Amino acid sequence: MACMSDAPLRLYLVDGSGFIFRAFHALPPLTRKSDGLPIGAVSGFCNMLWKLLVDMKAQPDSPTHLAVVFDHSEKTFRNKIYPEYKAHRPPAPEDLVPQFPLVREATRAFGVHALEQPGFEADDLIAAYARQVREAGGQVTIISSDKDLMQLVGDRVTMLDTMKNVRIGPDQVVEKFGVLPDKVVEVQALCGDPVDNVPGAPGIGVKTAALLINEYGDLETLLARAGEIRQDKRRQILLEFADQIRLSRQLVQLDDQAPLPSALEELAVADPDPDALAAFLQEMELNTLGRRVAGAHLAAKAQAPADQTAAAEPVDVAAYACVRDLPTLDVWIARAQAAGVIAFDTETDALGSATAGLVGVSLAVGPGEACYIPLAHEPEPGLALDAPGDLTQIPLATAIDRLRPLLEDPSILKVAQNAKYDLGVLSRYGVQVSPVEDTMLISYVLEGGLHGHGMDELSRLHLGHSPIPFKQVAGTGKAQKSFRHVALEPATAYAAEDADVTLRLYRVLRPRLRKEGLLTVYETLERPMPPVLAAMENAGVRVDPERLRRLSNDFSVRMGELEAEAHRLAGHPFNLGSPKQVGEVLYGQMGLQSRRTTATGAQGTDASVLEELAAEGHALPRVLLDWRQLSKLKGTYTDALAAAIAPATGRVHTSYALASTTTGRLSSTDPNLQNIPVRTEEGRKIRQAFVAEPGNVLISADYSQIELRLLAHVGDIPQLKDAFARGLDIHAMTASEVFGVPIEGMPAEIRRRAKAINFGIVYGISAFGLAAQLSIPREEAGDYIRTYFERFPGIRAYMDQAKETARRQGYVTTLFGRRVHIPAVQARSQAERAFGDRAAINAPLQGASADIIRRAMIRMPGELAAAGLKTRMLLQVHDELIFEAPEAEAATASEVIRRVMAAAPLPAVALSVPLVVDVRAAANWDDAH
DNA sequence: GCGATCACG
DNA sequence: GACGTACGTGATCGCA
Repeated sequence: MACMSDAPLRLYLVDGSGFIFRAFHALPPLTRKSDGLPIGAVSGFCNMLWKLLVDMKAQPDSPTHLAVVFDHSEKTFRNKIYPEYKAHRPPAPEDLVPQFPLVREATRAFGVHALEQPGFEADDLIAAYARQVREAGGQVTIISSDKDLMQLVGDRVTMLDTMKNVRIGPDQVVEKFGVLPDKVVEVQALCGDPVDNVPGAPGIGVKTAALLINEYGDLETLLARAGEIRQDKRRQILLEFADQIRLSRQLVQLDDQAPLPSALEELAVADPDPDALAAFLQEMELNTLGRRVAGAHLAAKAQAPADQTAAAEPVDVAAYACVRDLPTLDVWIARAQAAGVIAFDTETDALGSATAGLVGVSLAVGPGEACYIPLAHEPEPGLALDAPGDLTQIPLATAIDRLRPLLEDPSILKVAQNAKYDLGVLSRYGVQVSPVEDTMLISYVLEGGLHGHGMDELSRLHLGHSPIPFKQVAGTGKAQKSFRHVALEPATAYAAEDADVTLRLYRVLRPRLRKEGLLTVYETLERPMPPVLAAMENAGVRVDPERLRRLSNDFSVRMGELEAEAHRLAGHPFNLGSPKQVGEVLYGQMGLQSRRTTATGAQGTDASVLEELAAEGHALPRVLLDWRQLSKLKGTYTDALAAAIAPATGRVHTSYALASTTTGRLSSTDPNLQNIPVRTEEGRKIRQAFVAEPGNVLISADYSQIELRLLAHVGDIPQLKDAFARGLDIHAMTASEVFGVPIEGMPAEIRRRAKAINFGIVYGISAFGLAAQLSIPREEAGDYIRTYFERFPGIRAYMDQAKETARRQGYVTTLFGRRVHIPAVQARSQAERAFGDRAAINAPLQGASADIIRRAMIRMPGELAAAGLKTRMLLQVHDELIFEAPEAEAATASEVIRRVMAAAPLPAVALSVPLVVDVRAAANWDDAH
């Protein structure tokens, strides 16, 4: 990063020797594991330097220049004038000697200059650089606590003791030497320094020296007037040792004329080369620091502002064209054809692509070269009279016909941000856009888990540019208007900018896929998804509104009864939907003991708490539980689902998010069809409202225990693999191993516990979590886990390896190469790191499962069509796919589906366990599941 | 806008 | 053995 020429110069000089000796003496004798090389000082040095670099950056006045200064091993000029100087010092400890060159190497690895000069001490170099910066009007900070450097302190020079975190200015110097910095040398000359073997005047210490200097002003005056001193001994010493004192002065006086090994400009602060630094730390086997450094690098990369080349030309929204006639459109289409790679975006009048109407299309053919083609803008109702404006546009059908050849041209690449949306809209207008790339998905592959992948965020991150917010053109809240009613000028700025930014993002991000070894992941797991999901969303699923309405009524009536009962038990009315009021009734009024507090400290009233209270024989908690269940079902499902039926199709069209999870799973919104109730009898009634069209059936196909099977494969656990190969009941098998109970005639409770353990393993088990799940004491849960690890030692190894990988790289990888970044593993707090550890254990399993079902989904439409079937894929629920099939082809379709799903990992990965797929067909989802 | 709660895999 | 605790989601409600 360039530094402004007129910016003030701020130089940090690190006393390297000080760092080394502090590190060496502060740490136990650490050695490199692989060969026993002593590295305690290197380790401490690196940690201190890293901390300094981090702290430094955080400061408002962070330095512009930085260097670490070392003593050179040769004798210095001081030895020439006084051979005994530092002569009494024992040689450096044996295990420190080999570390001196390593420390210099470490300094360079951190991107910092290591300075030394034959014939001079580090302190002289520091003095010389300090002088130069001082004279240039800059500021110097010396990172050291060495008193010999205190003579340099002044207006523009301070010292900083990073270990004790104290600044040393003139006041601190006076405290130490009794004089201001400019007189320190004189005091030192008098009192000498046993550490460096500087003789000084025998019998005179700091106190007396300061007294004398303060009285006489300076050393020469003192020596000249020594005869006046009253105290006999003091007078005699000064007279007798005058030469020795002058010599001492020479020894302690730092040489600020020392030749500089590097010019000041070369010391400009620079970021280290991350690869070189990682290599050095790895070579030294300093893994903890390596992880910390790697984590910081990842974080910095994620926040890195603009790539200079991509952001080269600033975004100018006024320069975009608004295309309103055919000749102009044809010019843009010709430019697009010439470009070969374009970005495009669609504007619509609603959120869901499955129901939204097309309002306009924008194209970008180069950075800054973008246009908007309005197709269905209208005057805002009620405003037509006073602001008619000119809304001449190319008729929608005409424009589509012109654009179709371009959008379907196999030789022209169309880039979109969240392509699924645009493909979904355009396919309803008869355009099958291809080939397509998606900047959102490229970002997801590169940096999933580090940040979101929406266009605004990516633009800020990679282009350093904040696009016009949608709210700015369409308004916000109740006043928000359809894009259809946005005037052409702001619409052009907003829409064309999106295409422009998308193209720029593509140029920045796409090359990284190959460089970072993620091209295959993108091409096989991401890029094919948008058309598949767009088709599923457009298909929607039939939901029986009449059935939902009856359910809703039923729930309402029963909720009313429960509410009345609750009010009677409480003795007064209260809002059952308010956890606060529920808490007041239970814990305040009725005097029950709360057993858990929520994150904010409130007394918890969640289902597990109410269950415990109910089990103690209290009546109200049970009523609350029943009411809550119905309230949830009615509020979140029956009423909301009925409202979500699109009038145009009579079906419910969810929206799948491709880049919202950390693991590669999809998520479903508006409405969420991935959390339709199934666990309770009442809940399943909602599932029964999901039905097939007359003459059709729903087919549900789900992977059986896919994550446990992946654990068996990835962790290479022989017993698990064997059990799956033989088609055994995996939970019963686990139970017999852990509890020593034969599988035959096993009590249901034992199997239930084993099942909970198996789930827990996949989540990165903890005794606390398992205890909560099973309502057993933590100690007992701990015993189960211990036994489990003893029976399946490979699992412990898998977990340790997952954690280690995450800490080292900042991410873990699935079987199919997907990277899941887990920044939490490198957080400050222990708790957060533990969180990251569990995520690191879970992510390869959940992620591989997500990869597998993606592979199946990508192949499915082609395989169904190839089998001559009309069966359509409608929904995905993580390990389950739901299809709608004409009754007559249900059996054939089921077999195609089973085959495609079971073989989905191939040919990329041959699992060492079979994938079992359960397939069922029925008139509604509940019966099919 | 956020926390609590609860629906799913 | 410390840390707070199961992994990953989204919708709704009450309440500031």
